[in-house]
Amino acid sequence: MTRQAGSRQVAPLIAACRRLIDIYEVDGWWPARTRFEVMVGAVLVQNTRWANVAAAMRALRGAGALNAGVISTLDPADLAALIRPAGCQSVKTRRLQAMAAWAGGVGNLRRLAGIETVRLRHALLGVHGIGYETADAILCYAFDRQQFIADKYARTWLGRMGCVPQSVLRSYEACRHHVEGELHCERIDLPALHAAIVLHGQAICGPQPACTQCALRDQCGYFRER
DNA sequence: ACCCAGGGTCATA
DNA sequence: TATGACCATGGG
Repeated sequence: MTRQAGSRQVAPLIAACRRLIDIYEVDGWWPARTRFEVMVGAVLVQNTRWANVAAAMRALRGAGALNAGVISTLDPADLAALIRPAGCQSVKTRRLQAMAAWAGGVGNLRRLAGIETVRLRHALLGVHGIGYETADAILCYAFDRQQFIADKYARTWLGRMGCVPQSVLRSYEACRHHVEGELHCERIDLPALHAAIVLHGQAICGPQPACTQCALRDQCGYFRER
């Protein structure tokens, strides 16, 4: 345990999260105009760089197709052509249309604003193409919920920080549950935390990390791995 | 010519 | 329940 000067102890995980958010100061990290746009981006970005997603989103916007009504009724071949830059066209076309059909069934997505997060998450997970990570991203950035996203970046980082047992890092849900338990009531902005973790992972401690500039290098544990 | 990215589904064992 | 193939584009 680290000690806070002269006062109470703060768990390493909590301190690390606060520090990371402070360093990156992310605001409006997920660019989108509507809830539905966030959902489209969340599907398109699966295993894909954001730059490619942005190109696909521009094509969709240009075609006036960034809404549930158009996407659900568009010819699959046409939709696939529009989202081509994001890769996996046929797969993502199916997922987008399933999602658009679901959103259309809801009517206005604003109606979901009052639903309990756990129930909304369950509903999202029932939609074809939405798994744990995509659901949590949608909860964070489309519905403004405080949800921890236990993606690969997060688990790699948590592992390096050494403040989470290795056993829970293996599965998405185990990790999410653990962190949720540690952070609840801590008033840490989880959407901002995810953005900071991703930026940190991409810019500084990626697969071929160059931690020399890493502001957390003394805590990050990257060098301890060697 | 490889390798990978802000994953999920489906088929096997 | 736990792995692995598969999707497919653009950038390094």
